[in-house]
Amino acid sequence: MESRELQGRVARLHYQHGMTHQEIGDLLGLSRVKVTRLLADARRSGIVEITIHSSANPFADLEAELVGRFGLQQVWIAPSFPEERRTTESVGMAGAECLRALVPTSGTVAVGLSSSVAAIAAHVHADPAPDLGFVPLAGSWGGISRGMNPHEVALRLGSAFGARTYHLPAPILASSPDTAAAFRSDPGVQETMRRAAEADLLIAGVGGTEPRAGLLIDELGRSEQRQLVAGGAVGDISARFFDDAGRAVAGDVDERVVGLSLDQLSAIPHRVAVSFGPHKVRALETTLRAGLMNMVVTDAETATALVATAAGDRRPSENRESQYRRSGA
Amino acid sequence: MESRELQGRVARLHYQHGMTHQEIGDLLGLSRVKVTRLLADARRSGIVEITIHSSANPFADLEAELVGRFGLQQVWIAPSFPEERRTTESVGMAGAECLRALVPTSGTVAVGLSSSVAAIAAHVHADPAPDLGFVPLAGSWGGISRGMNPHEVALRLGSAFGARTYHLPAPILASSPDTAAAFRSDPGVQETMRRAAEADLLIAGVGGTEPRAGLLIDELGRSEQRQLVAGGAVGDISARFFDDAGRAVAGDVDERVVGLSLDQLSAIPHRVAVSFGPHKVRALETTLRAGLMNMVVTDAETATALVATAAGDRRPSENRESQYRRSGA
DNA sequence: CATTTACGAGAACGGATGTTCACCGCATGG
DNA sequence: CCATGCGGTGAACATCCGTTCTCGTAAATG
Repeated sequence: MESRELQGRVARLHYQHGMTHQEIGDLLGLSRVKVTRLLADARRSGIVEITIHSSANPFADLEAELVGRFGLQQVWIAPSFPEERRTTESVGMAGAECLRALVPTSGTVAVGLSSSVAAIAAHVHADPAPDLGFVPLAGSWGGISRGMNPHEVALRLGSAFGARTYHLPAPILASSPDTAAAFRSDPGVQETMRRAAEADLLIAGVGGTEPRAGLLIDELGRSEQRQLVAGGAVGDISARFFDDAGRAVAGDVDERVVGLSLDQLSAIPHRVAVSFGPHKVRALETTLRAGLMNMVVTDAETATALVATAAGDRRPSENRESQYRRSGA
Repeated sequence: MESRELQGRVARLHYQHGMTHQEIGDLLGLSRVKVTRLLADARRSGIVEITIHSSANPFADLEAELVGRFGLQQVWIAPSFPEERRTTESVGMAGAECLRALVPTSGTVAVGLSSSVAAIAAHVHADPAPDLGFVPLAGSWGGISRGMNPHEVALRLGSAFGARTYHLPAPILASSPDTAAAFRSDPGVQETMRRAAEADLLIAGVGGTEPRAGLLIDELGRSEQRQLVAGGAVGDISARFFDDAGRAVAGDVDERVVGLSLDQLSAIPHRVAVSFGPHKVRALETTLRAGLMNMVVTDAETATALVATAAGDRRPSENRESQYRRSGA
């Protein structure tokens, strides 16, 4: 776009010389609102980059506590907001930071189903890494809501990193165990799943089994939900449901999934759970306690709740939640 | 200071996560004003760095025009403001950018008398360059107003660049020609002046001969001023006055100066004039036309005026000034 | 040609930010 | 012991900024 030039000029006048939007508008013959928009675009597109030369971390203490309680490798915590949308954005940023730290220049990253993981792509600003690949770790053709299926997420992350993306041409949940088996026997599917199983890094969401606790659970029918809960399911990672001990929940749903099994997932060395919200706490807690995942990206409230449940075993009455929940207006 | 940590945390919450000052205050138990101040400090101290990834330059056309009209090597232009203080800051920033581009990693930079040059130091953020040296090109003990004498300016620039600074232990203007000669015979003075004469880069202000047109002119007595003007003086560079053709103005004042001569100055390969304001236009114009300096840092209004005077020779009636003067409230 | 739709622009509003001012606690010195 | 001043604090005010809403234009469509 020809406005790149203009964005740069406006950005210099504002951020370097401290001119107000109005002043810049007067100087360049633009309306103030136009200048505001140019600046917003310049920030979004990365023309304006704000770097913080400090290792300070607002949630260092919480992160350390989570690492300690669950024996994790690393934890990223974003602030919580009253509006879920803002929290999603912040968790997405934290996830982008996590990827910046963990993603190698070559190798494979497996990507699981998650609305939170989907929020990451928008915040990635990385140099192209042509030797890197993103692989969905479960099928994509399911009825999952707009743009949130593993394939699309992998695609967006891949393009954000300038990396290759692989496709798993199958529904995440087939209509029957037989259909699922048929898909699994497809050479393309097998190839992608093998690639996913050999990934260095896994990044996925964690869903719960209560209504509205995940993308997947709401897609299932009543009877399927009942069956899962009866089997002890407390959550899922990319459609693989697990019980309170982190063991796979066998049954119809599990047989219909086209994607890596829990055992396969767990064999990936670096496994990041990206998830937040009160509905997710139980599933997340199980995931971490059982070692299904060994890193987390979440928000401060969820982190506090996780610490509280873990502390519950040892220090039942302590509740530090209020420290990280912002007071209302 | 221990608040570095806090500045970093606050900066992250604001610039990365988009939290409001109020929200950050609530979260960390600080007042909103305190957060505002922490952020301002973080920006000033360079913890927060805003980079603009664009070669766009708001005044590219004006700069090109000046380069062409006067045959200069390079020009830096800052925006003009109704308040002189803001313009000074902006010109200081432009000067810092100029130095970032021109200062070598080793060698010597000669520093002349100038309030504008003094404004540069605050905006320099450079890696330490221990093999670099800053040398005042004229004496420092004069009655020049607070902190604006060459030595102090060289000192501040030197510390901003993490470089060495040299001292010229003499007044910029001695009380008599004989005293000046005595100072010049001092070995320390000779050593520093020799070093200055061999500099790679010169950065200095340009003063005028009207009242309030420079730091120096107002320090001189009435009779001295009259004598200078009678000799045809239109401006000075670090106390060396020159006439309309750029030739040194001989006389009492010139003999009392302890510092490099105009010929010596002109032998330095890279010579940057830092100066702005309507009072300075004539002196600047002469400086550039005569080739005393071959680069300029100034503001948009002054630049426009310079272009207009140069254009006057060829295109008498054109006046583009309004294009760069901001409309009032 | 008339209608619809999409897009971009600026007016207006409400919240966010930066600055000024009065105050307070603490140190220094009479 | 009280004056004096200095560094730091939050309240209040004055801009400044971002968003929403409405309007007008232009392209696409019937």
